[in-house]
Amino acid sequence: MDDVARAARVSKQTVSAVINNKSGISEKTRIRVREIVARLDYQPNLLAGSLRAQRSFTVGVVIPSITNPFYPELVRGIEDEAQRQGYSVFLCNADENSEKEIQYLDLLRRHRIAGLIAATIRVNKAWTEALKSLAGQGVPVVFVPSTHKLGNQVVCIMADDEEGFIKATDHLLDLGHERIGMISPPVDTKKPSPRVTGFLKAHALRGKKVAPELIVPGGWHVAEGQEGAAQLLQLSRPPTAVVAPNDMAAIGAIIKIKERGRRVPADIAVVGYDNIAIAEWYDPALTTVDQPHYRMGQRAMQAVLDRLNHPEEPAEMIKFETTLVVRHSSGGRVRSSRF
Amino acid sequence: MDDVARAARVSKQTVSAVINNKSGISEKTRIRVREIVARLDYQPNLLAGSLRAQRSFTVGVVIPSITNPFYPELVRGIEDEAQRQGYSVFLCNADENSEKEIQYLDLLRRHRIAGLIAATIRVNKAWTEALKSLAGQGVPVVFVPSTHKLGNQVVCIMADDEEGFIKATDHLLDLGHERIGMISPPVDTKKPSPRVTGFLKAHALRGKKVAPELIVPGGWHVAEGQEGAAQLLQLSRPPTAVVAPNDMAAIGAIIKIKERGRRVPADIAVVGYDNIAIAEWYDPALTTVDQPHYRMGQRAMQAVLDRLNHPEEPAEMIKFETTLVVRHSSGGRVRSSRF
DNA sequence: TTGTATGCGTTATCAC
DNA sequence: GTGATAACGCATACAA
Repeated sequence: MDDVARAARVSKQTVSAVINNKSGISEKTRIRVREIVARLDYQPNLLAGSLRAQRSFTVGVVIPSITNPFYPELVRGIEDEAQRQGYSVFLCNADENSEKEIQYLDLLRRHRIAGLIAATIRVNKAWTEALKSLAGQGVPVVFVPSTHKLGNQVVCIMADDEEGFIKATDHLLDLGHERIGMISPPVDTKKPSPRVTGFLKAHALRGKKVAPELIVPGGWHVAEGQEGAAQLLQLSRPPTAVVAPNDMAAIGAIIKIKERGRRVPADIAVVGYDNIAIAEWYDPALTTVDQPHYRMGQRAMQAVLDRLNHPEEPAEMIKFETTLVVRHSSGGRVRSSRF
Repeated sequence: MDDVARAARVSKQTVSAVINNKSGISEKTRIRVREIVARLDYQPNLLAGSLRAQRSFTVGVVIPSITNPFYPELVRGIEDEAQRQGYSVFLCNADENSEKEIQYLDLLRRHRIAGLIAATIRVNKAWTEALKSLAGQGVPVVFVPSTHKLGNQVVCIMADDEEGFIKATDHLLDLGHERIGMISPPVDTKKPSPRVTGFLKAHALRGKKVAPELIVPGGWHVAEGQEGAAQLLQLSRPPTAVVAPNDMAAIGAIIKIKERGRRVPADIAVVGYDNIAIAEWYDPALTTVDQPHYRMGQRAMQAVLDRLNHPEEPAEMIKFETTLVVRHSSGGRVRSSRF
């Protein structure tokens, strides 16, 4: 900066003012300084700036997996909104490792980020505490996609999963299925997942009961979808339709069903959740429930800024609607035929 | 830090020494300080530390797309290696936008990162200059996956694409295909892609010529695979096999071929490139050429540290071998039958 | 083994 | 409008 100031025959403070578009600098000086900055290819040191100004324009984002396509799509929403607002994103991939999540949370804190958007594979004590602690220090914290509320300092953004699974299950019930299996999310010792309660509720609303053997343990990955489907297929009376906890698991289920010589959807219908990109391209194309990832990401970033500007207001909880997307894997009516 | 020092009844410098594991502190003091640090939940300010020490333990990574699964798998290799070495990763997704790439390059520079690992959709002047400029300033820069050499200050890491496409094409020739179509990568005005030259070389090595209409323009996305396949299918003599520039495009090709009522691989065989995760799960499972993403990522991070420790040595060029992975889409012999 | 002073590259608060 | 000066939180050299 000194070099620039000297070359432009002004003081450091003037250079700083020009760079930060402050008022009180003559147009002539402004232009000259900008010219020198460009010529010398001067890049201001953000570390020094943030240190002095006691604020940064970087928000931290922690996601559990960069490999599950759900998160990249969320991140795009965050990034686009961040850029629009002049912020940049420090993205951290915890690789489905709770320890790494905490490490990254600490790292971001040491980086004095302006705000945090965090997702997790498993809500545990350490993670909850870390988030609340940050929020308590006045750093805007957003939990997305949230499974539940987290005090009144942490903004929670979630899709209405229960409603989403009611839609998915209703779709299959409407198609006449009587025995529908469900592969559940990873079993949480605490309360039941809204994905499972949605599945049950859809049945209950029609006065139907779900045989307990029709709900099998699963997870978010293809392999767990395969295992879940295998378990459902070896029932004495296998279901004629399967609801998966997400699209990855749905793909696993389809693989296993085909492997066992059954057809999808002719013999067994499958419905996923999330509507990741590959859902449209898979064969059969996945019937699924769209979670508005991109918009959720955008909203998360907006929430960070909202809290930055209004730190006193209690953190809100934002719930997004989901949409059933009927394609081929459910055998339902489809909007456009492909194969 | 002052708070900690006061609570531990020592000076700031002692606290600093304890945190950075410097020698010259009594075990007793060390333990006491650590205790206070934990109790006060003190997180050192990395901005201040890096500013003072004139070096940081953060490396920047710029990728063109977070949605194309190839990059996430590369990033995992980078991250794992970084963590092992005590570094953290500032990940930036340029979203296939050349302008954003430059913006992120500048941002990382302002952040005074310890090193840079960059990928790009399109090598253009601005990008090349930005990389060289950074490298010229002594910042370790790694270009991965590289399309070509970039001066002797920038480390280049690449898979042997030409060799890879020879393998893919050989595989189809071995299966007896006489007319093989190729969907090319995005057409670069400069030199031809090694992916195309590999395709041609495989033919030439057997004394075969490729009819010009068999090479159609394409790109990295599903949609471009669909378009490419459509163009090949409407030839008066369509090919019996198709080589795609990557797995995403291969999936697009398969979708289009099925849409036109042909079967894969019975009527038309398809081979992809990259071996992204979905290749294994798609139906038909993709025959493809494995690029060792993870290892390439690891190596990239190692290269950053190598250059950090030996700035004088000229930047190396590292080429990785590829592996043909035979699955179902090519109709070749397969290792394990699934459906 | 510990304390004190200086400076890293900025921004902010003053006078001029 | 502009120029000096302090301070941000830490690491380092040096003195004690």
